[in-house]
Amino acid sequence: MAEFRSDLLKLLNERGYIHQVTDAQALDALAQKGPVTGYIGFDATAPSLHVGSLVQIMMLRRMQQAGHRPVVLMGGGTTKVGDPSGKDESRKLLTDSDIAANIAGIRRVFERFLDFGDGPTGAILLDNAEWLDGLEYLPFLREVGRHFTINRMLTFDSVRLRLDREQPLTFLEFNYMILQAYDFLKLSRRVACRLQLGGSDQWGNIVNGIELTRRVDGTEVFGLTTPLITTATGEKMGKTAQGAVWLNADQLSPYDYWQFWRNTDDSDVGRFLRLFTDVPLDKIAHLESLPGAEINEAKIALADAATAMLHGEQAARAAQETARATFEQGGTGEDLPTLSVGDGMNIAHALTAIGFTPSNKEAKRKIAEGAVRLNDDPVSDPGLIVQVSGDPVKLSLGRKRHGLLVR
RNA sequence: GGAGAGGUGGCCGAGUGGUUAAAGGCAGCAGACUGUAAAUCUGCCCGCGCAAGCGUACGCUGGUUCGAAUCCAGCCCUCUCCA
Repeated sequence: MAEFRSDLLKLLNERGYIHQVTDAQALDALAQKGPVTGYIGFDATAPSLHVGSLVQIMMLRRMQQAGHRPVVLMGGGTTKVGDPSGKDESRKLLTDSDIAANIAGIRRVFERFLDFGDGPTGAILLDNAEWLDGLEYLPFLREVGRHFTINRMLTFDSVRLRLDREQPLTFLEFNYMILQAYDFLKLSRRVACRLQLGGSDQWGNIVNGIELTRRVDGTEVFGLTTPLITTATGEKMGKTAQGAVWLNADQLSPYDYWQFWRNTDDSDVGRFLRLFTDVPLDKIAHLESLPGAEINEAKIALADAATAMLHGEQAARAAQETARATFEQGGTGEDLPTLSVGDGMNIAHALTAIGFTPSNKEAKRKIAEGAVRLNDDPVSDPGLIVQVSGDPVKLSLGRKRHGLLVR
């Protein structure tokens, strides 16, 4: 990797965001001259983003930190088409109102990470439905379509992998890359956007946008992708027992978010601290070098910083307090999930209601396995009715999941 | 439009009339060991029910049969080749 001179590329490089860059030298030079506008597109397929998108979000934040302008492009239009990258099957088509609702949910997250002020580095949020919805087919084909050869499109991974595996690829999805390329052209015109960032699976789409912009307008724009962030065990990050690690608090509590980071693999801690927090590099170097069990300090620092960034200092502190009380002192903390059992509730039903098990059946299995405890006493009777009269009762499943039962 | 192949549980994939809630693998959960880590070993892994039991499930609909993921018919979808 070459030596970078601009603050932007230096920052991205030393924190581990760079996988590929189109013309690193020229981009480096551009970033030294003044604020560069760069964007990332986000699909609106769910009402919240999850940690899988966090690297991208953080990259926009880094841009702003390095004195540049980040653009969040919501894919209100492209979501109607569906990105085939990395998927074997078309996803189901969402309705306009689904998409609008999803965008509304996602938007809130960005306000935590970016400053949407008016200055030269103030973030902007746009929706590509604005220019895609009203497209006219023939004019579009003549302006944009003529710059794409099928020959070339067939060589892109997103298409080729699907074909190689003999999986269907509809014409609708086939058009996704053209629309994304068109986004880049549009953004370069509207907000003088010169850079598109994205995950490594977006390389093909990004390159298309760069070429289109050069051919149509003669403007030089750039692309930069992040490595695919996997855990040390090779898994895509972001899945837990309960499912995806959502960023919106109403889909995943700050406490659970904190726990997610707290449970990071030893060997991932340094990398994650660099990517997902603003902790200074020298401090990270110290944290990740902690030997043996002391590495847990680094995990706590990671959980604190990541949670504070998304949910605020106070939520992070509360999560940490609860974790310490629960795990280190064997007690309980206020932030634990809480369930009211009224006059009494079957233990298995309680486990399911509080979200520890997906079904009563599973709850009973766990009881049989000896994994369930009430105030740290193992429960063996699957028909037990739990009653709470005075203090809350701690309900635990396994070593990690704890909750409070109240009346 | 024609010929061939195919559509099985979150994913991959076996199964061609009955002991099949469906082999095996992956992922996941729990137990042991630990440090709320990894690795390893063990158990679990459709739902409802305290249980007996019941309900769903092998693309869809109908049929044959005591009995069907397995056989038959029609339909839908995908892939390959041909026009």
